[in-house]
Amino acid sequence: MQIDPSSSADLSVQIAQAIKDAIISGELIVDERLPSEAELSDHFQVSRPTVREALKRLAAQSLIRTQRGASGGAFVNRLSFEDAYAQQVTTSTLLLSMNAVSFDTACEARYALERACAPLSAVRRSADHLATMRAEIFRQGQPGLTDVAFCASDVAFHRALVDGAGNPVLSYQLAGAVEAMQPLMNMITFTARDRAVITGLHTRIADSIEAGDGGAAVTGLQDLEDETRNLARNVFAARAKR
Amino acid sequence: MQIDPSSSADLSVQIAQAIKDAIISGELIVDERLPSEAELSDHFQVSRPTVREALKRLAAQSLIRTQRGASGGAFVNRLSFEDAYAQQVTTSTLLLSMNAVSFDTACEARYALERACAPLSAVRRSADHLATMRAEIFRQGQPGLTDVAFCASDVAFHRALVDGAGNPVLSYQLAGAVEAMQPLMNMITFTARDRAVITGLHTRIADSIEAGDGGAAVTGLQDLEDETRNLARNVFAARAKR
DNA sequence: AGGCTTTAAATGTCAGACTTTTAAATGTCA
DNA sequence: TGACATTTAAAAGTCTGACATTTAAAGCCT
Repeated sequence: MQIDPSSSADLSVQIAQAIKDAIISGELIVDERLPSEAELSDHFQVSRPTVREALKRLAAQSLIRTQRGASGGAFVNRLSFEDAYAQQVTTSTLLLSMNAVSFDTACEARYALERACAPLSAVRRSADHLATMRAEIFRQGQPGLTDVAFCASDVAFHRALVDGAGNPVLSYQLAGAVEAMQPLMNMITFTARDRAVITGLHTRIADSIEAGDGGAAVTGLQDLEDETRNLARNVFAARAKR
Repeated sequence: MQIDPSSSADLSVQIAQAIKDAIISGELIVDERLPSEAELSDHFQVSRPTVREALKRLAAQSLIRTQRGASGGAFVNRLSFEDAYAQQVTTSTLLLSMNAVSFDTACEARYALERACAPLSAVRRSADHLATMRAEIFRQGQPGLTDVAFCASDVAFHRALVDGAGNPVLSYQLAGAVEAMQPLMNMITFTARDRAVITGLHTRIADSIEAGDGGAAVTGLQDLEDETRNLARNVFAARAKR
């Protein structure tokens, strides 16, 4: 672990990078304890606050965790799927909101990715995944449900569909695409008729998954995408006229 | 922007969260300048180093950027697709390496997602994307290419395929899946025959994309996935026997 | 042996000073 | 008047040294 004294970059950036490289290269392994802040400041010939800033940068990325007290310190963190999932959702949400990504673009991406999961989910889904899908469909039919709650249930339904594929990497990758859409979806107001159509498509998809028919699930998702985009188009058109 | 004095969490974590919330909620908008470190430390009633640690946490997530000098300070950063892309690749790479994700799992996820892009790419790809794919195929046929270079070219080929879909959200989401596979792919040694088979499949896929035949591209990708997984299985089996 | 107390190591926080960078204000000269 | 050089001040970056808090382990007592 070395830094380049001739570099013009901030010291805390350089130190963070050096430690990060050490982790990626395997020089530091999971759960290994890093040298104490005092030792690091000595090693890199910088002050402790500078080292601390570097460590905070890494902590923000869940690359390390810190523990206080005797035999405490900074430890290389095993990046869990949950951590990665959370980061993915935050990043995707900000990306969509800050770059004025159109509803169509986000929607297209989301459904394209979901269709990739459907065939796997049709073969592998557990009874539990299917039960979750059915339960969310039931909830979506309840009267008095707010639009926000309807969207949340929609996300839960699709989450179960994706998780049914039994591939944690896929689930993680899809997290952003599905959850980041929620703020966009929340801009839509659903009439009772809209909800009935969507719930009907959800039922069709769930039936296909239950029957192990991936192809049918894919076409169901395609129809759902068309329906969703139509809905959004109408809502936005009506809003623009007003 | 307020913090809870009764909370037991580290102050720098609380402050970072408060600012992050302000950004997500839109209270702070893109390119807006945050108060100076001195003002923030005054506002939150903490010392400047503590404020700085909070800011470094946010900078590590590309939520803010800092500028030195007069009229400098911390500014809300527009999270670009490039930033998000880079974060995505790092996270995915670490996730795969730290959690001992099997080659099969990662490979399945990657190709499932790529197949989702193929139909869109067949319709929308520009001449430029197609040219890149052809160029990478040519490179892959060059004798004397190292395995690492071959893998890098493979990634570039698939990157062009994905980008051809013309959906930046999709490209961003796929970045992790495709690039994070590279370290795993690098563990494989490719015989001349292996390379010929892969390059042949690449050609088939490029032809399908050029012809606008998404279905053929999907089956091409399916065959490529099968081929890749076979290859990996053999390599790992041979290695285990040794 | 078991539980309590002490201790020391480590992170968390603070205060204040100094350095470096940078843009804007100011001044100077043609 | 305008272009260029100089000064100035604001802000982040860095350093030093100190104190507070947490926590595990060592030591002690019963």
